[in-house]
Amino acid sequence: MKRFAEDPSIEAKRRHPPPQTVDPAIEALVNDVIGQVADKWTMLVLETLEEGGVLRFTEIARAVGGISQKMLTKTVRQMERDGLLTRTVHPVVPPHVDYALTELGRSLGAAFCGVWIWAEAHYAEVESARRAFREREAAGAG
Amino acid sequence: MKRFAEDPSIEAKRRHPPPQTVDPAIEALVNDVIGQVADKWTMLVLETLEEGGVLRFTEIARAVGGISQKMLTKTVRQMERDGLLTRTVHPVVPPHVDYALTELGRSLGAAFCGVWIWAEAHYAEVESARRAFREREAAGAG
DNA sequence: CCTCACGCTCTCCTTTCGGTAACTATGGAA
DNA sequence: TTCCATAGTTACCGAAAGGAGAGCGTGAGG
Repeated sequence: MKRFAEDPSIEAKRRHPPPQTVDPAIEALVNDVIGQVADKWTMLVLETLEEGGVLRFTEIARAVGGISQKMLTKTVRQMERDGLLTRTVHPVVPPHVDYALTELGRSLGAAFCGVWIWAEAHYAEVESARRAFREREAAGAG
Repeated sequence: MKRFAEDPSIEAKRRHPPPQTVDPAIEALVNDVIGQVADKWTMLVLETLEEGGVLRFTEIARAVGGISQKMLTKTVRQMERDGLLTRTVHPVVPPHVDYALTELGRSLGAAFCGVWIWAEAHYAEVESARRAFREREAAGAG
């Protein structure tokens, strides 16, 4: 691997010391958790369960919209693994499985709340920024 | 496509009406923005710039850790396009480019703050949930 | 002359994402 | 008997993510 962080010479010639407030090992773990949790489908399922309460597989699918069975299965399995939700199988026929957020999942939902609010408040700005960028690009190319 | 949301019969047999508080078109746009912005590298770069101020390419790379040049280039370009940061090229040799968050970027950083705090507070819980899940899996298989 | 620095870009490669379709089990309905 | 419903699993496929490593341009330092 030729990653930047692995070149000690760069580290050595920092002119100002890095403001290390947290343990780098902890930070790596946090970054890892962020990476796993900052997933589109995870966020969408999380929000769906937050506002829908206990839901079945197809109910989540319908509410999220545009997700395939495969990805929904994978997403809820991962969330179950991470302790964000519980999966309850009722041994009846036809199968009945329902999903509910755990306390951990609800707390993550609350944490993501700010991002939802941001997105609702600023999506128009993002779109206009993209238009402006495209125009600058076109002007630069032409 | 065989997505759940496209089957009207499922829609028809909902026993309780969906609590439609927002325009579905707006919601789709918001989901789109969420999808673009809820990216691992975007979040990491955002946090780096938030606490580092104006930084150069390699400084971001070093601070983020584990990102390849390719992905960093792509991530900052996308963030520039979305109006989250500004990219300033100084025409000197060797090249000098620096990156700074815009107001929009800072506001997104603030919104993500809750997620960072959550991750720092709960990463241990996530890890223990994973261990427990693996054990349950192993017990189920054995 | 050679080398290094920086911020890329490019190619090559593997892994993951994600969709489609077919299949599973099973009790009840037609 | 055949079909249906649910919650998947599996196989197959193309697209995209993402890493490795090389190269580029050019001025300063050796």
